[in-house]
Amino acid sequence: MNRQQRLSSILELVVEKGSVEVDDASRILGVSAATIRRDFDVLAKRQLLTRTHGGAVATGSSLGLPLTYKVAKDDKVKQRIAKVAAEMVTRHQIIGINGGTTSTEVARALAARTEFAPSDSQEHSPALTVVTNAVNIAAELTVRHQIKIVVTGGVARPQSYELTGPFAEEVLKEVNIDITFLGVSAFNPIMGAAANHEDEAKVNRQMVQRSKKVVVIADSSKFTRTAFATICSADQIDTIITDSGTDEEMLKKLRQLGIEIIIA
Amino acid sequence: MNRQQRLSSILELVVEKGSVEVDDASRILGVSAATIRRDFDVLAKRQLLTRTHGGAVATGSSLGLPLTYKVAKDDKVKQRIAKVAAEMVTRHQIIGINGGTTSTEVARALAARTEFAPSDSQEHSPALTVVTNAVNIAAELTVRHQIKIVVTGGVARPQSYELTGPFAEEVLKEVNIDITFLGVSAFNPIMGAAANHEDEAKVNRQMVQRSKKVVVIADSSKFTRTAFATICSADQIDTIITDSGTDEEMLKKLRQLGIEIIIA
DNA sequence: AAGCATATGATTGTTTATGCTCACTTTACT
DNA sequence: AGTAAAGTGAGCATAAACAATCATATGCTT
Repeated sequence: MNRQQRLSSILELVVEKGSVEVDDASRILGVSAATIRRDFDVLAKRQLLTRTHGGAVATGSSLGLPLTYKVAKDDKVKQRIAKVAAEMVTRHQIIGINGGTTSTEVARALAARTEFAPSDSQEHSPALTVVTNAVNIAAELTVRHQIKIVVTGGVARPQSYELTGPFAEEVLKEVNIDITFLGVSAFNPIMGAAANHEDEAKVNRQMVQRSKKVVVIADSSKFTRTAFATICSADQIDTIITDSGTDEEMLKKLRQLGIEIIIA
Repeated sequence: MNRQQRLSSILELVVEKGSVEVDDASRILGVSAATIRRDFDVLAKRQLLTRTHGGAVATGSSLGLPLTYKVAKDDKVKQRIAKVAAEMVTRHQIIGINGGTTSTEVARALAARTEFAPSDSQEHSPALTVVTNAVNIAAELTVRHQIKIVVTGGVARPQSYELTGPFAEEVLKEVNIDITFLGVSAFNPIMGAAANHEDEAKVNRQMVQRSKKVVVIADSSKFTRTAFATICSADQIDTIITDSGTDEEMLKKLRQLGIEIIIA
């Protein structure tokens, strides 16, 4: 266990429980209290937590986006969600996909759909058209000949690989999408779907507007989180695909808004 | 086990487990700790992992891409050409890059320019702006925070990863490029620069027109080949970077056209 | 085949991370 | 308020990791 991992673990602890004691952290992580204090200090300096006597508490920024520290471990959950999403798609549809880890899994699941594989009879129209503003998704899918990839232009954001800005918006004005699979940073009935950055939110919003049907793909953690920039209100969402970890109360509220809920 | 394989293996380890110790990597790969440290350093410079004392941890960006994009193939000739090309670039310039293997090497060489690495002083303007219609290049460079990536929209072509079509052309109308590095399928004094597909040729042509200076990057085999679609005539090219395998007669003709020839 | 560039491993002095002690401060309890 | 207990920061010692350097080996170019 090196320092970075320890810092990451401390952040997880503090975000999950709201606060941590020096002693507890010391015991859990197997290092001396002095080391924990030093760790707290560096995280406090980065404003990722606030020191207290005997421990540390979470700050607003630590709840928002500890992306560098986050380890991708919900893979299984996301893959199941993605598989269900991919099964909603039928031949010749136009599919919109934005950026993010869940969206990337949907793209992979789409590519794995064997029905879309090239057939002997040389078809002229592609089996599927995917419109995306995520360059990593575009790069991955480009090798599949049976899928036509349309990329919005724009400026690439390092964290999410999403293209944003006026170029992306211009392109999106000119396309018509059957289903958009929308990955979000946070979702709840009041604020709707939200992303971490206003530029991303804007492009995603436009993708939603150009789409006949919008499917939000979100593991259960997204419903207890908040994010800076709203993409669209909850009533613009047709369907949500999530996992079984979501609170029943939340699901009820969402259903009351007329949203179809699918548990993957 | 050569270096490239080792770098690739290290990335696999770090992506799978989230972090690796120098000692473990040294034992697993059967090389000295000094070598592992050097390997970590080059991967850290590419921002594919983050160094820690005693090891390295995965960065957010190392999680997204399949390994084939991360591990550079070993084409010595193209790499030398690319290195010379990258050295023509100065800070804050706007660089255009089209698709293809040579172009991809130029992008990698640009990313390796240490002068562009992020400095302590938080600069607001990016060290470099890269405009490209190749999604693989965009995906690779997106992780480098010091480079601003502008992607033309368009439809992706499987063979070259290039985006083509009206969306790409609309975006290119609105940008101004200092230097375009133009990878070609074939080049000679009579037909000029040529690509394998008319759509690619059209987009590349537009990139040339939006650019103050155009540098063709072409290994010597390109001068004895032909290709279907012309991008532009030879007199629109300012400079050609090639290897020493090119026929003297050909070089003479090119120089007569006022083209600067650089042998990498 | 000679020569040059690159890759690797070993060595050495330097830096960093960690745990421990101790003098001091904050908190909690009577 | 006064006192005990817990927490803290500073300094110090140790072991691990590191960067720099050099020597050797490997491989590519001419």
